Amino acid sequence: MARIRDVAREAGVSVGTVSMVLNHADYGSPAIRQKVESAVEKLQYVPSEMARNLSLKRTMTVGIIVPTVSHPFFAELVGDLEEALYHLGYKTMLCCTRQKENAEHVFLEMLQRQNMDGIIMGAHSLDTAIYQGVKQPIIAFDRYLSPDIPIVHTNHVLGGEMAAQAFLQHDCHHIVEISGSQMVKTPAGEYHQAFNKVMQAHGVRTDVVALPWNSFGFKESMELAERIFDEFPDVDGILGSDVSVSSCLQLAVRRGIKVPEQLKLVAYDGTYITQNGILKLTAVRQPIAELAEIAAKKIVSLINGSQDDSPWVLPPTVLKGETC
Amino acid sequence: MARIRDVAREAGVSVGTVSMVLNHADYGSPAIRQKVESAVEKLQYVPSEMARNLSLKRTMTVGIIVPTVSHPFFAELVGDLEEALYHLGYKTMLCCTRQKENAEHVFLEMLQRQNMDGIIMGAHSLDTAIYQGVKQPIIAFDRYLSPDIPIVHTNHVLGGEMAAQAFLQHDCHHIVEISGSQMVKTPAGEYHQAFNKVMQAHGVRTDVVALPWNSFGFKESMELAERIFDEFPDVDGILGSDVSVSSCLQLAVRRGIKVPEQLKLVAYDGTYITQNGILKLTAVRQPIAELAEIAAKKIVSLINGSQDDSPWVLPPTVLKGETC
DNA sequence: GTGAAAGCGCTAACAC
DNA sequence: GTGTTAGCGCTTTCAC
Repeated sequence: MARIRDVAREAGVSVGTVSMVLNHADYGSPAIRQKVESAVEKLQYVPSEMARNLSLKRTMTVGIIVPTVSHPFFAELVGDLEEALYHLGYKTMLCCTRQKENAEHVFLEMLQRQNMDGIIMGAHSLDTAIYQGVKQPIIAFDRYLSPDIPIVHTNHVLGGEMAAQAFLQHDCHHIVEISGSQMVKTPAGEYHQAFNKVMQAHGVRTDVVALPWNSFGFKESMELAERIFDEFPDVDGILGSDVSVSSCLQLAVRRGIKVPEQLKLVAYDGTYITQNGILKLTAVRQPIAELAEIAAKKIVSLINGSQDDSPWVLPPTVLKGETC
Repeated sequence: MARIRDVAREAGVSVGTVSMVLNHADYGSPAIRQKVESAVEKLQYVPSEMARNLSLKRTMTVGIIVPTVSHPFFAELVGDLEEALYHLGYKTMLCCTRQKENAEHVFLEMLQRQNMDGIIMGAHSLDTAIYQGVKQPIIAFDRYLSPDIPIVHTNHVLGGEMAAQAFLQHDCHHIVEISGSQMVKTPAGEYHQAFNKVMQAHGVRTDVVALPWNSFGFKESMELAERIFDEFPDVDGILGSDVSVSSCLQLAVRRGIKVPEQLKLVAYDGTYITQNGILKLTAVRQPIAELAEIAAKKIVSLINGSQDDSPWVLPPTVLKGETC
C-alpha cells in the first residue's frame, strides 16, 4: 500500500503539501495540485483512515444500540438511522444487545475507547447507572437513561389517546393491553397510562398483561395471546405492539373469534407487518423515519458542538385498518 | 482522558510495561501487574482504539453490505451476522446501498481505506467490475461478484425442487413465478431454473414475472400481484419471495379467490412474515442463521489467514404452512 | 523482567 | 506558497 510519503516523493513535493492538497480543495497552485493528483493516481494511493482517525481524534462513526434488528420496529429504525447518518457523513456501527451476556457494557466501552464518536441508544437498559459518568455524546431513542441524556421520542400521550378513540368508536367493554416489561420505564410505556385514563373516564374495563423483559419474539407473543384468551374470555379489544397484536389476530381466527365483529385490535407502532397481512391492522403509527432523522441530526450536533433546533417529540398518526 | 504514559507515570513503570501488562495476561510479576492495574483504576484509563488500530493495522471491524435492513430477509441476515461476528470478536459496520447514489463505491472505498478489515457483501451489484482489483477480504452472500470472491449460499437447486414438489402434491396447472430483477445474476435466481425443469417434466405451465431492480417494497410487490391476477386469470399457483407472495395472498383474499382451494402459494425465504399472518404461508426456508455464521467465520479466517472448513452451500428446508 | 525508542500513517502548526 | 517536523496514543523490538 502506498503511503502519503510515497505520493510526496513521486510528485516531488513534501508530505505536508500532499496532505493539504488532498484535504483542502482551495490549497496549492493548480500545477502542484495536478502533480499530486497524478501521483495519487499512479500509485493508486488510498489514505489510511486509521491514521487520520488518530490524528484528527475522531472516527466519523456513530454506534446504534438496539436489542435486535430482526424485529420490524427496530429494522425500520436502524434502516432509517443508517440512512440519515450516511447523508450526514457518518458511518454506522451496529450494536445489538439481545442474546449477549453484557453487550451493553461492551458497546459503551467501545464508545469510551473512541471507537465511535457517539451513540444512539435504542435498547432497554436494566442498568442505567452505567450511563451516569459517560462524557461522550449519547442520544436516547425512546429511553430514559440519565437526566442529562436527551431523548427523542413519539408523543405517546397522544398515541394512547388515539388508540383509545379508535376503541371508543366501537363500543368495547373489556380491553386487554399488552405492555412491554414493567422492569424498564420507557416513554413508550406511557401510552398505556394515557389510554387507561381515557378508558376509565368512559367506564371501560382494562387489564394489562406484560411481556417478559427484552422479549421481541413471535413465540413469546403467541404464548401471551393464548393466555389472554384463556384468562379473559370476554375480551373484546386488544391493544399492544404490532407483533403481539398480530399474534392475537392469528390466534383469534384460529379460535373462531370474528375480527373485528367480536374482537377489535389496535396495534401500536404501525410497522409494515400491520399492512401486509390478509387483514390490515388498525394501528397507531410512530413516525420512525422522522424520529430517526432527528436523532441522527442531534447526535451529530452533539458531536461537533453545534446547535440543532429540531423538536424532541413528534406526534403519531393513525393507520385505519380493518381490525377496529 | 488519561493516556498510557499517565498510567506509566502513576504506576512508576515504563509505557512499554503498561502496554504489555494490559495486552498479555502472562506478562510481568504480580507486583508490577498490581501497580499497573491500580493506576488504571485510579486514572480511569481507557485505551484509545484508534491508536491501537493504527499500531496494529487492523480495526476488528467487518462491514456488512446489504440493500436495506427494513426487509425481513435482510433484517434476519444482518441480525444473525452481527451476532456471529460479535462472538468472533468483531464489530459490525452496517452499510445499506439502497436509495443512495453510489453507496457501493463509497463502502468499497471504506474497505480500502482500512476502515474495516473485510466485508460481507449481500447487496445486488450492477457493477461487479469494481470488485476485480480489490485486495482486501470479501465474502459474498448469495451473490456473484468476481471469480475469486467466494460465495456462501443456499442450495437453490434443491430449493427449487422442494417448491416444485409442494405444488405437485396439489395438481396445479398454471404457476406464476415472481423473480427478482433479471438484471443481476444471483445464486438465488437459480431456484427458478430448477423449479421450471421439474414443472416442465410434469407438463405444468409456468410464467415468470419480474420485480424491478432493487425493489423490496410492499408497494411494488402489491402492484405486481395485481398484474399477475389481471394477466393470468387462471393462475392456480404462485411462487416468489415472502414479501411478494404475502401481497398475492392479501390480494387474492380481497378478490375472493380462495386460498389454498383455488390458489396455492409457496414463499421462498421463509422469514417470520410467513409465520405471523392469519394463514401461515407454506415456504422454502433458507437457513439464514447458519449461513450467517458460516459467512462470519469465513470472513474472519480470510482476514487472519487461517483455514475454515465450513461448507459453502447449505440446504433449505420446507415450512409446511396453510397455503399449499 | 523491564525500559527506551522506533515506528504505525496522517495532520497541521510553524518556519522558511 | 511550500517544506519540516512534532505530535496523535499505542505496540513491540531490542538492549540492559
